[in-house]
Amino acid sequence: MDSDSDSPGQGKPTINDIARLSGVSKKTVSRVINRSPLLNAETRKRVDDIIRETGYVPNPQARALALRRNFLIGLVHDNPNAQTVLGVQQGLLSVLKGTEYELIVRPVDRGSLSMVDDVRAFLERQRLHGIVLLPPISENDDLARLCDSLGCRYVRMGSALLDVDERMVASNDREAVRTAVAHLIAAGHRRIGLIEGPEGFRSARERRDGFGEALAAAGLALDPALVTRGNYRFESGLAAGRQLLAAAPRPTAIFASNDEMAAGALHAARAAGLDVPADLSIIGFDDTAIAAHIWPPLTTVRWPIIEMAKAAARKLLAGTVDAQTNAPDATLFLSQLIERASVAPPR
Amino acid sequence: MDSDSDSPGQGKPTINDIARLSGVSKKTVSRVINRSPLLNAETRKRVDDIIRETGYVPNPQARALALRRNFLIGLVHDNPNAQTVLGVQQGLLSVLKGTEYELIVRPVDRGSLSMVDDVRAFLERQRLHGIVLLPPISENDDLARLCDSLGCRYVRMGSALLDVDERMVASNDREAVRTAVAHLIAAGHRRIGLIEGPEGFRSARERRDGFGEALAAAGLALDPALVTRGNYRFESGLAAGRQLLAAAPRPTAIFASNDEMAAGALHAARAAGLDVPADLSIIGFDDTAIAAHIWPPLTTVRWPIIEMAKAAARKLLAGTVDAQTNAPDATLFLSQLIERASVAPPR
DNA sequence: TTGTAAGCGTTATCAG
DNA sequence: CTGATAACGCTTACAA
Repeated sequence: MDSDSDSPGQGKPTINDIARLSGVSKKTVSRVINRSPLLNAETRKRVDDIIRETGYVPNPQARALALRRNFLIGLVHDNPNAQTVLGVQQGLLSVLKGTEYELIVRPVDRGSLSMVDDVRAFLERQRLHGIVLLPPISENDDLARLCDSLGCRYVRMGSALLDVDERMVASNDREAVRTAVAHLIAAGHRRIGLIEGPEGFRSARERRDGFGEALAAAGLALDPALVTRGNYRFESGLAAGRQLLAAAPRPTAIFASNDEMAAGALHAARAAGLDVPADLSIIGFDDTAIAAHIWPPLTTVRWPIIEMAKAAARKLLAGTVDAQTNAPDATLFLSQLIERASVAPPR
Repeated sequence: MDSDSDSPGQGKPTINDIARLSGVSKKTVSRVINRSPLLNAETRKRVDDIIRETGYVPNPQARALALRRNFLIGLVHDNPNAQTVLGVQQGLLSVLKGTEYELIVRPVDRGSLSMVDDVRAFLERQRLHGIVLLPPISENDDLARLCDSLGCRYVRMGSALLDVDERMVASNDREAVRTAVAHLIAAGHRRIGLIEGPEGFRSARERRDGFGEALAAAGLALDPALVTRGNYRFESGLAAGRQLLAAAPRPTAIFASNDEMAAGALHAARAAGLDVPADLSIIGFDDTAIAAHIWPPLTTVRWPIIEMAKAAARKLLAGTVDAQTNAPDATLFLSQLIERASVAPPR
């Protein structure tokens, strides 16, 4: 008995039902589904109509098996900032919505020696259509090569151009920080503390470099006593803030490499009885939710995270039936300073 | 030519390779993979050894097709609180890690009339192993019935017992709020404002009821002028805070139904030149990141969101090869008051 | 431009 | 307890 001669009407329609109903072979139906160019317009219409009537939807599992490729987009990351991850998810999902692709989330441990192997196992098993890599692991070239060798598309998000346009979405952190710190200098600050991001993060380096460039441009020396390092988390910002405020003379302003650490520094200031911004100006980076929600509202640098994630998703979908446009997406995205209430002239 | 006689050694090993190498049929290998109880121990060991040697991993796509069921857990939600969603993801992923299951994230629009149909289409297409439903849509019984009719397992997370144990993970919001507000009363507050959550949220109702019960238990009347409603977002908390502070006489304390709104109320107080907690005490709910990061650190109610998500994931995995234990997971989780610095006696 | 046959890698059925 | 054979629903050769 032929496996294709299933009785119709029960359960969801399959490609066989459509083929029978429209009087063509299932391969032809397959061609319609996949927008094959070599198809008689009439045939296509006939099949398309039946598909619409029946509400037929191709079975993704069967397609995945035959194509050796799943209709899934992976978000693989080891990002310490929850808000960032969430923003990226939001952007990706907004593009994936309405397509046949779904989002699968895969955190990894960048500290682990087996990280690359873990990702390899994941990719080999799931055969995703493509993945989005978040910083800091997006900076790992081994991972990019791995994807390549496995035939898995990828887009890296990062704070510098690390790859070709089709595989990269970047922000200009360095320039953005330069602007932010120049803003502090313009307000009259001369002793400005820096809370760096963790070692090994490209974004940390870019932001630190931007800080240095701004000082240099103003002819200011970088005082080593005013430079501390955090790990992008609140607690580290708190510790770094305490340390900076212990310097003599005290800095009149602090640039923290992300908002969470800025919030930590703000806590340190409050705990020390200091008023922000009267006694201490603070600028953060990211413009995550917390920036606007703490008091005083934090002046910070906003990078268009959701837009960047959307671009990443579109790049992954480029060339597929679900591509929403033919125009290539931007690769470099500009950040901007969001002025709120945490900056004032030094007294 | 038999499709099973592929030449070995190229590409990833398949079930056929394992069958050939261990001298059994592929069905037997399948039985080993699926922990079939009716298997000769020797046979099993032999096959298991080969599997380990070759590093064979069953192909999820093929399994999905044959089983008509994917090895995926879905997180379907329309939750307005980013931190909550993230916490849930974290909990789910920590349980899924090391299993053969992956997490797929699916936001839906609870306002849309087609919401249930959208979820139906999603479930029919993806054939997930199971899904986790977050509030407020977890309160929707139609959705639960839908899952049932589609043979998709589910676990609902919520603030009240809405389903049987195997399908429910709940917190005791009402009691927790009662405790929190009693704490305010014990500190000497008599005029306490309430910022309710949005209509239609069970959690909003539970928390409001807990508030009312605490007042009643202390013999205090509920002044309608001291009750406002927000939508669980910061801005709504800001507006609600302004409104409450305009009441005469002013409340000396506010309970906000979540942290974001509490942060908004805090902003309103600062903007009005009030000191927190000296002039106004505030308690929030959730203990999301912002609670500890704003100034003053917010006294709030912590519900064990990550633990609850873990329990949800384990309930979904119960009975599978990946079940990590036989003991059933708890259904009701207790919240606790986290005392920080936003509460003081009224002056 | 369309159809036929043979997979994709697994599990279910049912007989031994 | 084990194995042959037929699905699962789709796509890729290769013909026609």
